[in-house]
Amino acid sequence: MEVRTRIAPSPTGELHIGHLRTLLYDYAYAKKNNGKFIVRVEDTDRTRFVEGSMDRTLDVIIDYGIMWDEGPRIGGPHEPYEQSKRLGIYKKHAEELVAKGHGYYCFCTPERLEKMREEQRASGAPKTVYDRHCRNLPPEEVEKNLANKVRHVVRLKVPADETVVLNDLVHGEVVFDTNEIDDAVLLKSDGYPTYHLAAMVDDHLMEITHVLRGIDWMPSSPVHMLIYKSFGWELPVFVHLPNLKEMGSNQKLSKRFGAVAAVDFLQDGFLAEAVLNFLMFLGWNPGTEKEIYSLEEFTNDFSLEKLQKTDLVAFDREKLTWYNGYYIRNMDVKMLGERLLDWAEIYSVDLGTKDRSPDYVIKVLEAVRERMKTLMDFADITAYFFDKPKVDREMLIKQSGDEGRMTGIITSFNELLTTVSYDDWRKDNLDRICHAHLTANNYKPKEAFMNLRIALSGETATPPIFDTMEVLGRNEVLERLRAQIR
RNA sequence: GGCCCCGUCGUCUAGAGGCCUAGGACAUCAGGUUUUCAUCCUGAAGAUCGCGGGUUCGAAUCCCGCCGGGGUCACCA
Repeated sequence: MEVRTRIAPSPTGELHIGHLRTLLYDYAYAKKNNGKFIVRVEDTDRTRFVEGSMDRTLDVIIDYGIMWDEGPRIGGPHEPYEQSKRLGIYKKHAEELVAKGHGYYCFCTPERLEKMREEQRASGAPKTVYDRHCRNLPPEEVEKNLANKVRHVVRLKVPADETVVLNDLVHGEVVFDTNEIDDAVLLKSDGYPTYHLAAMVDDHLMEITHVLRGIDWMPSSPVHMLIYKSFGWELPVFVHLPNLKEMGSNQKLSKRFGAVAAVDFLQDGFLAEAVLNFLMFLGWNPGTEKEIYSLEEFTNDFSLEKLQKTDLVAFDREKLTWYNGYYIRNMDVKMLGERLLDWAEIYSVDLGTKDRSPDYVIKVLEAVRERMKTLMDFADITAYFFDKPKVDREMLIKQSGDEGRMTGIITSFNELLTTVSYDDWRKDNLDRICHAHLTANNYKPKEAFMNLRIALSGETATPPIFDTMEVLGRNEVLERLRAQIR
């Protein structure tokens, strides 16, 4: 049987990074088994709908380098893939359940429900449950209400004294007592289905074989299994994944600590492949010591058996940052340059590169990349490559003890460098010549090179001085040195 | 509170009864390379495997109890 997985985002906001982790696993499992990965839009809550969020969610999935096999924009054999366009299907199924005796119409008003819950809480009940008031309404009354178009929902008629066994692939058998299960609403009074109905009907119709989801869904899984059973359908495999939490607490991810939406990480200058690589290990590992994984390698090695059983996993932003730096350091530098420029363009980030050519940007990048943790760092550490630096004279003089000595060093290096031709202006060459000059004049390397560094960049921390000189170019270097000779 | 899930270094994790004097990675610290910063290399510290009982010649690995953490109890997903 073909493996078919799905991710079901709802257009109520931006795609959450945790949802992207689930998506990644869904995708990998489908690909690994030559199956299909489906995106389905769960837009059944009209009150929380956020304009444009679905488009942004689909865009960001693509930005992370993942494409679905069936779903919105591209369609497929089970279209439409937007639940709001499938209302008739859910209504038909809800009615089928009622006809079969597994569901019933409920005319209770929200007010009555709220009052009921309040009373239950007041009386110290262990939990609030629907009192099943409408379960045994006389058929005539139901007919009358229906004819009079009284607002109503359809509820699941949960059987008494039964046992429902969830066979979770990572957690094993989980047994639920049906006496603990509420008569969940399946069809809302506005005609829209709830998640329970819509997701199960669609999972069945779309032939989903494996449902990967957050462990927070586990408590409602008996309702889902009961729905499947009521229709007489074959159950998919359920896999509940650990949720993500913020480091140092047991709280869910929060904007207080950084990005939370998938798109925000990209915007903050994280590379998609680094984020993905980091996400892969939040609940999974290959059982080897390999931890640098491309998406392709991941889809090859991914297996459900290696999923982590724990219920909460810390989202270590420092490790994400390390991954990002690793990818920045190890990617082809031309590629990285293109990515940097594209990124700045897309997110309107001012890199301070003025109108310099991409080639120049790449040269700068090559010199500074190992100092970058995110793309965002570029502008901060490269300003002097694009603009004349502001040199702090005090700081400069301090390197040599007094102004006379400092000026002497800079003057002599200026004279020396004037003799180097444009053709010979390469770091290896500059290195050789300058070191010879150093010994010939008895200058201390540290003081001399710090003088040059500060004069050229205004900074005390830069790439190796000859790398910097090569990138800056002959004219610029000589100009900057002369600016310090007074 | 009821129900359900989970519990190995600070963090992500390896570990499926003897390979464990519990391994790797991030973070931390120290040394090395070096003209600065960073990278890189080497090393150190860091987990009595939540606790307590069993079972066994032998348990992080199996069983029981406890404790701790989390999830969930909506006409939200």
